Amino acid sequence: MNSSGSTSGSTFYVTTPIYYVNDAPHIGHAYTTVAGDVLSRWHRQRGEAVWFLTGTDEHGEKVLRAADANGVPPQEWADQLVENAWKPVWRHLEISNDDYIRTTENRHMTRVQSFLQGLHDKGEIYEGEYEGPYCVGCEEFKLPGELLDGEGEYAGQLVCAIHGKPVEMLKETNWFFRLSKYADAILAHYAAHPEALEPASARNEVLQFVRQGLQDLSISRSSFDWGVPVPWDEKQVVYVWFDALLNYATAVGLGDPPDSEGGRKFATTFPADVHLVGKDILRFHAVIWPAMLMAAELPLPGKVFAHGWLLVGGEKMSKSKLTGIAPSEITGYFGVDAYRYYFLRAIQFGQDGSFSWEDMAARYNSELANGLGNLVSRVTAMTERYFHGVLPAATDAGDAESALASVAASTVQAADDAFVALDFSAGLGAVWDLVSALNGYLTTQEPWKVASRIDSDPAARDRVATVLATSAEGLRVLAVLLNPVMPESAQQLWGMLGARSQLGELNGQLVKDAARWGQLVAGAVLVKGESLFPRLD
RNA sequence: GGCGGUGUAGCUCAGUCUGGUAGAGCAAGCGGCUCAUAAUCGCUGUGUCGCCGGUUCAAGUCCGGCCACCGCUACCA
Repeated sequence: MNSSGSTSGSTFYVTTPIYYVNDAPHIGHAYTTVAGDVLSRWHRQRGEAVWFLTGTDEHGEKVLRAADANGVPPQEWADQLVENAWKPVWRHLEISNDDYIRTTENRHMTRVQSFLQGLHDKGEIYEGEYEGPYCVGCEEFKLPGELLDGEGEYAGQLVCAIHGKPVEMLKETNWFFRLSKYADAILAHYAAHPEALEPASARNEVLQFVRQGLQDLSISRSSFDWGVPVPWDEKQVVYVWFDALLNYATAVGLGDPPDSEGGRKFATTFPADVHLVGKDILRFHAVIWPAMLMAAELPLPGKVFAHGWLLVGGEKMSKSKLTGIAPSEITGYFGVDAYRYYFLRAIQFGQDGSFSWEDMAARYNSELANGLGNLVSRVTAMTERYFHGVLPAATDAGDAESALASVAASTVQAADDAFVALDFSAGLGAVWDLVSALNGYLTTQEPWKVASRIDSDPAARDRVATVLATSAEGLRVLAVLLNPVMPESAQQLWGMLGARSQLGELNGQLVKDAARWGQLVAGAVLVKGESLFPRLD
């Protein structure tokens, strides 16, 4: 990694998993996507070229069945879900993805096929037999974890959890990827690049698993046909995970000629700097995906980061049970920005965390309404009252003012370090240190007292002017630092400060310049406007 | 069973790698202030750091054992 954090080329490339199109988007999906969005926006705010990818996984037997059950072709089924369920949620949450990959897109399928053909040509893929427990009722192979011990007449046998009937061991001729030969290389990779798999707890789990040795992976299926056809064996389709993982490469031009548009995109973008994943799919990303890339002699991702589960009422949100909460249920009450803020602030990224309405309401009121929102009100209201909304000059700056400038500088540094390290909670904590410092500064300086002499005493006028100009300058820094997390509110604040006409667009303010004091100059027109975060009682 | 994680103030958690008189935020109480969104600022924490034992001058922090809860244990996303 270079100093800008990018693994290669010039683009900082962030991905979310591609979500299974059949799922209803819930706060678990949104957690990952919002984190990716904030990370992407943060790096953009650093002036870096960023590419942020999300999308949907649309192949596999379950999509086919759901489509059949609804009496529509699977492609139409997927189209509806993408347009009516997935994309609207991301628009609603202000997700700034640069692309949206669907595994049913031609650009994806053709590139998967040529990738697979390449591995086949290199001898990385061979024909073999997959043997596993098969349920005739379900017409599918089962996983050991899906089976139950039989009772009664089936005692001693394993039975299908759905049908309660014994499963039979069935063989299927499949194509296999030589995953096993990459175990040592994967271990060596993570030994040399521990930062490529975080947090450490996730890395330990994966390393322990790989040390036990890896089996080759069956990467095709012949029992159904909703998938990418294996190019040299049209009776089989590619195993959904093999298909899905490749989205990170196909979306940016995998395999295109170097002088083509896709080839140039690939060269400047791939591999990903950060793959964000839930810990349920860690193994696929931390083991199978790197092995696939090694087999194809492609560079490995800079980082796979496994975040924790969102627990609701102490329980993991389930994809099959109906415990998933839709983001709109929460944003409808707290707003989109508070939603984006809450999950990143309240939960240590990488650990499990609980969502509760009570906790969210408490944080909203104390941190957003009382802390930040009220601070903005104080500064804008006093500027309107004492200076008719026109920002005065800080002509009387002394120790208190330089102390504040230095808090701002350390805040910017701490926040940048934390966000780049994906420690969103610590990053926001650092930003709130500045919020507190500003509230404390106002209380200590008591400009409302000094203001009583403002018309008769030029020194008093200078003091009040200095306090308000300094506070406004602090708010400018906050607007920049909060823009990646709460873009709507930050824009609103930028507008209230009258900063746009002086400093240009908020998106153009670089993190590294944010702490430079005195950028807002006298004459900016401040407007009190609507409360940023009205108290909720 | 094996592997991994978690267990610290009423609540949410930091601190454990690099042992040295127990921390933050929230909530609560008291005081200040009144510009502001009944907001803000200051002060107030005697908690068996899950349990037992060991090492050490000294252990939340290292070692051994145990308990509770959670996750993973491979080809469903």
